Order: sequence, then C-alpha cells, then structure tokens
Amino acid sequence: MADASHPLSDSPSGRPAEPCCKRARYHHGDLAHALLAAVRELVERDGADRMSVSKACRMAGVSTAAPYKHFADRNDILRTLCDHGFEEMRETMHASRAVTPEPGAARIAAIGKAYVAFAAANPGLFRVMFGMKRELSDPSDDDYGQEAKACFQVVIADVAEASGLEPGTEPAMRLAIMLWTFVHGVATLLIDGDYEVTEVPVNTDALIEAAARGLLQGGPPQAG
Amino acid sequence: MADASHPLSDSPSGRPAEPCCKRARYHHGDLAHALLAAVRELVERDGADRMSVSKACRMAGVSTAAPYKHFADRNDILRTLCDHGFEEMRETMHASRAVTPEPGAARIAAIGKAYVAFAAANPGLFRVMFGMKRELSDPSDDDYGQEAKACFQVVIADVAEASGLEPGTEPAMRLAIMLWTFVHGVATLLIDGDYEVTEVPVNTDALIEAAARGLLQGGPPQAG
DNA sequence: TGTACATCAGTGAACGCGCGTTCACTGATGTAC
DNA sequence: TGTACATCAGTGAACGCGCGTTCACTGATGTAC
Repeated sequence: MADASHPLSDSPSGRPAEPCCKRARYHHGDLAHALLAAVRELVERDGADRMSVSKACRMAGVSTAAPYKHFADRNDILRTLCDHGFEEMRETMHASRAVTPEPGAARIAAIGKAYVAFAAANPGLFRVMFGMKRELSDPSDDDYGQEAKACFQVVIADVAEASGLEPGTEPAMRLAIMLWTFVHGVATLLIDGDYEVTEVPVNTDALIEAAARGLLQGGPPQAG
Repeated sequence: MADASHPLSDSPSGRPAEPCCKRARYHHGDLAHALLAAVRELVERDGADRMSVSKACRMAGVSTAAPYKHFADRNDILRTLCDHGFEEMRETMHASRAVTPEPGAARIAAIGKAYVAFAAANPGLFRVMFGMKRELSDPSDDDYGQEAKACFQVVIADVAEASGLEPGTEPAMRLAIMLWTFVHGVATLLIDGDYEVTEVPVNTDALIEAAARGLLQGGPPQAG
C-alpha cells in the first residue's frame, strides 16, 4: 500500500486539469494535490488532530471514499504533507543561506531566521513535522524521516566553517545541534504564544543573532 | 461556571475517602482529584487530543455525566491539569535551584535541567502546558496563565545575578528569555524524538551546560 | 479513422464507533430542631 | 438521642454529531486493432 512511491512525487501530472476544481467532472485530474492543499489548509486552521479527511474531501469537492485511491489512510496523507513541508523548509533555508555569502555567525543566524520564519508562516504544518514523528512513523516505510535529515544537513557545514571546527567531526555536529536547539525553541515558543507570559516584547531576530554569536564563541558541548 | 475557584485548589477534602476508588459508593468522595489523575494518565498515554472525558470516567468508575458536577467542560479539566502542572514544575525548578547555592552558570544550568527533566517525565502534560495555551485560554478566566508566569519568575533573578546585569531590568529579562528559549528547545526536541535525526548521541545535560556558559557570556540580545 | 475494450479514478451509501453534553432522577449525607 | 429535611454528588439513558474506512458500482479515458 504505502511502499510504492506516491503518484505525485514531483509530477503535477495535470494533463487536462483546468485551473483547479472547476465543476464536478467525473475525473478530478489532480486529486492527490488538491487533497494535500485542502489538508494543509485544515492543518493550519484547526490543527492536525482536528483535521479530518471528510472535511478535506468536502473542500476538494469529492466523495469521502476518493482519497483512498491515492493514499493508504489518513496518516499516509499527513506523512506526505510532512515530506513536502521538509522539502519546502530546506529550500527556504538554502535560499537564505545563499543571500549571506560570508560564513560566520551572521550566516548561521540567517538560516535560523529562515527556520523560524517557516514555522511562523506554517505553524500547523511545523507542529506536524516536528511533533508527530512518533505517531506518523510507519514500520513499512523506513524512508520516512529522510527529508528531515536532509533539512538538518543544510546547517552542518556552515557551523563548522563559522566555528573553525573540523567539518564532519562530532564536535562540529554537537555545536550544530546546539544552534538547532535554540532556533527550534524560538520557533516553538513563538507559534505557541508562550512568549506572551514574559510581558516584555520579544525580538526573535535579535534573539537568534545573540545566540548565534554566544553559542559559536562558547564552543561545542561535551560528548554524550 | 468557571469563574469560581475550583473545589480542589489545595484541599484533598477527603473526609471519608478511603484509600481511593474502592467499591462503587454513591458518593465518590474525591472525584475531582480522581478524574484529574485519570486525565493525566490518559494525556500521557494518548496525548491531550485523544484524551476523552468518557475514558477518564471509566477509569474513575463513574458515569459520564459526573464530571460536569465539578468542571464546566472538557477544556476546564485540561486547564486545571495545566495549573497543577505549572505548580509542580515550579516546585521542581525551585528545588533544583536550592541544591546549587552559588549563583552562576552552573545554577542556571541546574534549573534548566530540572525544566527538561520535568518535560521528559511528563511529555504529554508538558505539551498541553506549553502547546495548547491558545485553545484552552478562556476569556471568562483571565487568571489562566498566572501559574506559567510564576514559573518563569523562578529563573529571572538568578540570571541577573549570574550575568552581572541589573536585576529587574529589560536586558536581564531578555537574557533570561534567551536561556528559557534554549532549554525549551531541548525539552521539545527531546520529547518529540527529533534528536534522532542527528545520528549522533545527544547529551542534553552537556548541551544545557554549554549553552548556559555561552549565552551568559555572550550577553543579552538587542531590544525588541 | 472508427470501434471494442481494459483500466482505474471517481461515486454514494453504509458500517460501527466513540465522543461531549444534557436531562430528570435518586439516594447518601450533614444539620436544625 | 431521634427525626425531618435540604443539599447536591452521583446515575443512566439519551441526544445529535462527525469520524475513518469499506463496498459494489459507474463512467470517462487512452490504447490496440
């Protein structure tokens, strides 16, 4: 069921397609993508747990049985959404990296800001991506999670370069983990509204810049 | 409904009570507490979204209508659980602070480790506490969130002391926010299993110690 | 070019389920006399 | 000490709801001849 690659990997496959969901033709043309778009909207509006396949079907204008021609089950839809999310996030991070060509704390901070910006723009998706790994992971699909790993790789070489540590070594890795931890904390506290308890305005850009400087200078943590 | 303080604020109120849930007596004796215990167990087992009032009633051995004699609705139960959680967390942090009497990075790290330890021991509860603020907050109960604020206060004076900044000033506050952000990142990535993508063992204690040193030395971020 | 056919993305009705909450009620309890 | 009574924490049945998934089916499409 879930072992074959999904039909929508890259191909929009929109042979006839028309703009999108015009009138109820018998064959939708691009249901898998339309469904994912609806699910994504619902995940943002209601959260992943209150997202329902039925609602997504209503939005896409198809019967509630239609999705099962494209996805094994509800979790399969969310897994696919996550993969797309990680891909999108990686692209965003990669782009922000490119506009700050000099290696160093500023470049690390720029990537971190892209991470947080992605979370702020897609809080629901971000929560599924990082918060539902355990629920969604499927023993019959050991590829799931590869997209997340690729995302983490974006920052590793830059951290080594910025810190003067040997690239690919454990210390460089541990330092990268520390920086990731910080920006993930920013993203999480921001989208959950938890910074409101501080009663002080929180400038996340300044937070990231100061942390990048401090953590890079402080050096890597001890081994595990 | 929700404006009066709950009957179980501190009083176990167990006048007759017996050990706990022995046989079906008509009056349970301490249903509010029993219900909260069941809900907490379910929140840990299934997550807050899959926790159901019905299941909690089954566990407490009462009818599904009984909870509404003690709580306004499902959210009111979760709010009360959160308040207890924040209180418990504050106590844990306060205790860890006491065993590290000298101010400085080590003390800040100790409080941070207590924060993470609480999250690791109560991942479900932790997620409700920090992740469902928006869903749970109730316009008719503007006190909700006070417990969270009290929790944050534990660390503020210590950060000022450890960094040499003037206590109560904005810079000290911003530095405290930065340290909080880091430990929250650790807690979140840890309980969500996200550190697994690194393929390197992650020592959270070492992470926290290195971050406390680096961030304290790096100084506060710019104003927002 | 025209036709027969296989394919398979859709339909729509149904399934069994568990949920949050309300309702009129019941009966154990503590208190006033 | 004994009794009448008010209180209110419980009951159990019912409500309307929306869910994920399956089933036999239908009909649009592209292809082989």
